[in-house]
Amino acid sequence: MKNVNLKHLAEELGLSIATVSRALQDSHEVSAATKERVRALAAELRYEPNAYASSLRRNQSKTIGVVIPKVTNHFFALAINGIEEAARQSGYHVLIYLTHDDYAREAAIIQHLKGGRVDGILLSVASGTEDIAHLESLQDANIPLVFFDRVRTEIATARVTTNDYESGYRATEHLLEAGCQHIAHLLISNSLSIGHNRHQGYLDALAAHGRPYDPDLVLAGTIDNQRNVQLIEELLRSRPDIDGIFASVERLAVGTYHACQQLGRRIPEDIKIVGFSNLESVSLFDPPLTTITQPAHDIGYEAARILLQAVEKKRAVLPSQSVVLDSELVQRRSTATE
Amino acid sequence: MKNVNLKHLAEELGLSIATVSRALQDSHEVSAATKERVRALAAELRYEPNAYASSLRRNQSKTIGVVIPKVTNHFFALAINGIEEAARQSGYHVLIYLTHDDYAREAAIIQHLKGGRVDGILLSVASGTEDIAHLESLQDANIPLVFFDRVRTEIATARVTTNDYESGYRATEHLLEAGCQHIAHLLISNSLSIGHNRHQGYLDALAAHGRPYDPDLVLAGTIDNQRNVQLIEELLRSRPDIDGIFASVERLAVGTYHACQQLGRRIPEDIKIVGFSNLESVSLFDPPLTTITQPAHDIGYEAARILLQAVEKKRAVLPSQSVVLDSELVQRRSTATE
DNA sequence: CCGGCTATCGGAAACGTTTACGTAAATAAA
DNA sequence: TTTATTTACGTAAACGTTTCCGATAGCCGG
Repeated sequence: MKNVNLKHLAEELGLSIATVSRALQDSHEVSAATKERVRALAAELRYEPNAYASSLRRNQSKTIGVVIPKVTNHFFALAINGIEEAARQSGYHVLIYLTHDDYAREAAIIQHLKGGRVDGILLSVASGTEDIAHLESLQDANIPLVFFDRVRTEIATARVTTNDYESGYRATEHLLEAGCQHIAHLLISNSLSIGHNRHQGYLDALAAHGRPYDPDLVLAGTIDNQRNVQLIEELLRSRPDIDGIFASVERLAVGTYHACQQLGRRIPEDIKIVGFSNLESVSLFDPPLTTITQPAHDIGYEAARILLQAVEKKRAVLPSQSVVLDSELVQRRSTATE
Repeated sequence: MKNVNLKHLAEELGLSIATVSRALQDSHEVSAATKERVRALAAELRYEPNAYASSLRRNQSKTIGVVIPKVTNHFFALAINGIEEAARQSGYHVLIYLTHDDYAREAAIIQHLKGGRVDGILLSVASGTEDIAHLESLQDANIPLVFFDRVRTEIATARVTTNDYESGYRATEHLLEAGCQHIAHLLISNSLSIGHNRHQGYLDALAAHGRPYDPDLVLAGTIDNQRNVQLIEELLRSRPDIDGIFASVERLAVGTYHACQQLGRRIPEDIKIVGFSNLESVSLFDPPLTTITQPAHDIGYEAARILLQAVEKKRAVLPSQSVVLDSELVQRRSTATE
């Protein structure tokens, strides 16, 4: 069975292609009776408009591109959930691209998307990204861009994040209040906005409580989780005075648990831990992990909503703005005081 | 800066559109010198072909659609990873659609995709899906379909799954060997292939070890996780003789942990648990969870590869075949014997 | 010198829509 | 009555590619 198209319907109905097209779009230029006839036949033959012909003609694809480092990070999985929800509500489709935190891949993806395959882009930048020329050129191509979670403030556009600074501050303060004297901070690339902001919160919380800042207690993680556990073990061994750890990303919190298991450190008696995480099952950890939990779904939903608004209004470059959704500190046993 | 297209390049170079197009496709019909000139200008002007014009003309979109129940299930996140990898290697794009286990949504998505937006579809069917007419009609629309994980054998096409039956058998046997006398099975919809197969493994393992089958020990979970925990609690309360639980899906394993916490049942002393799960962090659970771990990434990768092969060869309907990748039982403390 | 071949290019149709424009009839305004 | 205006439809151009036909020129064998 060949695809049924407008020409098909038009011939069958004795109408012109134009009229059929208009009827299906509920145009006021076609009589109610004709509309009904057209709709009936379209339904009967299961007519589906060719998305590409439509996109080509209208110069819009009803599709947004989502470019993220990885989908196995639960934060991004939840965010995609929110994005898909917003997109579906507006009748948009979602293309997914993974950068695997590789700059070259991110640049290639963005470059390709300038071909017009998407009407807008949601991006969480790769940790390896330094140069942002590929992002700047999006403005020229008339493709709106909205950052979420991992942003670059050099580009003037909308950004949706959580309150990274305050969360870093709160996490550190929480450890201080629990009696920790030497608090380490495990983070990913400091060039990343989230790493930087959370770290600043860590620093300011220490200062506010009159604690010295010790650069040796800051560890930048790698892509490789195995390696991270090694690095954490080394850190804990070389600095046995560490009694608190703020892991600003989920895998580093998990890595810390493993390292502590290896070294026989007890949580929370010897070391207290608070980590960013969106896994529901952290409450089943041994011990349950105190977390900074991000509103991941809402971040995705909100970012998509802002992008879609811009797309619908054909505003290629949207005003520089920051939308901040608050994370929540959920206290569990990994930071219990007794 | 307006979009640069073939016409632009052609005018600038004093060539025809046809020649420029052919040059960029490395056709043998254009001289090496001209190819070089064209490529140089294209690179300089950052020419990106319009994907929609190309798709319309060639009648292929270089895009595959992935239709899954949810992305927050870690299995699917890993599978997407594999799918994206295979797609990228072949120069394909990935559209994601979530059904949220809702039949109506699945049907609507499939119907829409028949418009030609994708060259092929990877599907893991929703638990609510009974009727499969929408899937059968895909064959008419010339769109190849490959199932992964949650399959429907009524449709003759390729299926990529894990060895659900054997895994159910192994899990149950493992509990029996650990000394469990009354083993409950928690599953999702029995109409689903995976639920059915895993359950059959459970039944056969019981029979093979001369244990009676007690229907009261089988619990079908719901979409709502809160409710599931309630149901599990009720089950454990009404049948205090239960000393082993086989959870054939991750959330039910997690739900069981929560229920046991509520009821003060000790794992593994009072109840031993084995569950399907792909979370790396189950090793941090209290106690670490014995799991059946699926090769989720490989399942996605393999399914995508099979689909892409069919797409490239323009084989709309592919031969009925089952590819089975083995899961692995990873023994941890939740089924320890002492 | 002629016919056939190859190499290299251009013209134009086609993919299926959308839409600017035109037109005929019907209706309203004068 | 005549003249606008509205209603309902058709014609055809356009979106940017790809590709089917040529067409021209050069070359070679006969």
